[in-house]
Amino acid sequence: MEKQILHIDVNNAFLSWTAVEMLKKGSKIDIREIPAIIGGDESKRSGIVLAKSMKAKECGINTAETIYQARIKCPGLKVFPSNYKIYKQYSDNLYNLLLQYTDKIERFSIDECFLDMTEYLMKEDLYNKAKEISKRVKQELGFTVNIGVANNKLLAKMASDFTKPDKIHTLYKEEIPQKMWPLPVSELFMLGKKTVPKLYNLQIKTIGDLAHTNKDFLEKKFGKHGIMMWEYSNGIDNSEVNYKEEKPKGIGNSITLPENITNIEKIEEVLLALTEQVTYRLRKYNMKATTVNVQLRTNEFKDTSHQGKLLNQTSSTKEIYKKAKELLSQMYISGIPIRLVGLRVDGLVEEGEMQLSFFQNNNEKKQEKLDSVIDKLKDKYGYNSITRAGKMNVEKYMPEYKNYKQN
DNA sequence: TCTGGGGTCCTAGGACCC
DNA sequence: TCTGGGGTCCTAGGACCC
Repeated sequence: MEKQILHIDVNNAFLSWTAVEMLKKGSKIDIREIPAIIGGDESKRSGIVLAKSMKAKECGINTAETIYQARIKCPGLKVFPSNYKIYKQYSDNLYNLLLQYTDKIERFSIDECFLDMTEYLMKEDLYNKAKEISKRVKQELGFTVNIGVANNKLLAKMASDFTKPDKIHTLYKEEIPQKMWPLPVSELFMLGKKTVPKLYNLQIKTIGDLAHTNKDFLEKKFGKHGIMMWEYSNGIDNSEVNYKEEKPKGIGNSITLPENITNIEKIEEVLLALTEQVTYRLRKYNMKATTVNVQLRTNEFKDTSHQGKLLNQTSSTKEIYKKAKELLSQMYISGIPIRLVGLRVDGLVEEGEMQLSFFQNNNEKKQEKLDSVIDKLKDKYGYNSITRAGKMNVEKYMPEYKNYKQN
C-alpha cells in the first residue's frame, strides 16, 4: 500500500522563532522583514551564521559561514544571539499542534517533522490537510512552514525544500521528471560538498543525470552511497516514519575554547567539565556507556580522536573521566595549540538490559550514589550549581548546559 | 572579531582467531 | 617452509544531516 507522508519544515526556524518571541515581548520590528541573522558568539570564536532572514539571503549570506563574511556581504546586517530554550519551546508547540493530526510523527530535527498519514487519509484529502496545518501554524503559533506532500519520506523532504517560504508542494512519482530531475545534483538529500564535485567530473550535473546513470557503475564508484544516491534520484525510499521515541546511540559534548590551550592539565580540566555534562545526560536516559571517545581540534583545524572500551559499562563520572584522561595522554602531543575539546560516549545500553557484572564492588556503588546525589542537586538548583571541574573557573569555558535535545 | 555543536552511518585497515 | 583466507572485533577518520 502506498504511504501518505507529510514533511513539515519551519521556515528559517531560529530566526522566525526569535522574531515571534521578540514581537511577543513588545518589539516594534519583525526581524524577518530586515537583513538579519541568528549568529554564534564571535568573542567565543563561534561566530557563524545559524539562520538568516530572506533579506539576508538576498545579500548572498549562507548558513554556517562566518558572521565576519556575512557583514562584508551585507553592511548594516543585524545579528541576534541564539536561545535554545526558546527554540525547544517553539518546537514543542509545533509538535503538539501536529499531534492533533496523527501520533505517527518523527521529529527529524528541532525544526522538521515527518508525518505518516497513511491510515487516516485518502490521497485527495492529504493536500487539504497540509493546507489546514499550514494555516493553523501561522495563525496559532505565528510562524510559517513549508510542507512537502508525497508517498515517501525522501520525496516529501525534497518537496518541502522547493520554493519558500510558506509553501506546500507535492512530489508524486509522476511529478519526479518535471519537478526534481532538472535540479542540480547538489540539491539531492545526502549529496554534500565532497560528492558533488566528483559527480560533476563524471558529467552528472542534475538529479535527472544521476537518475539515468547506470546503478552498477555508481556502486563501483561510491559503494553503498552510490546505490543510495541512484535510488534517491529515482525517488525510491522505503524507510518508515520512525515515530517511536528513540534512545540515543551515543552522547557527546564539545567546546570551542575562547583561546587555544597548549597545556595538558588545562585540557584535562575542560575534559572533566565535559565528562560531567555528558554523564549527567547519560544518567538522565538511564543508560550506561561501553566506549569513550576524546576529540581534539588544533588551531589549524586538524581533528584527531581516540576511543577506547571501558572494562565495565558505566555512567560514572569518575570512571569515564579516568578513561578520557588515558585517551588524552595517548593522543596529545605536548605544545600543540588546541582549539576544541570534545568527549562522547558510545555503545549505550539501557540500565535494565545491562550485563550484570560480578565485579561491581562497594566503591562503584559509592560512586553511583555520589553521582546521583550531584544530579539531584543540579536538578534542583541548576546545572552549574555544583561542579567538580577544575580549580580554575571552567564555567568561563563551559556554556550553560543546554537540555533542548532531551525529549 | 574567520571557520558551532549535536548527531548517525560508513569504510579501511589492523589484530586476532581458526 | 615463498607469503591462505574467512570471519569478527576494534579504531580512526570522514561524509553527511540539521
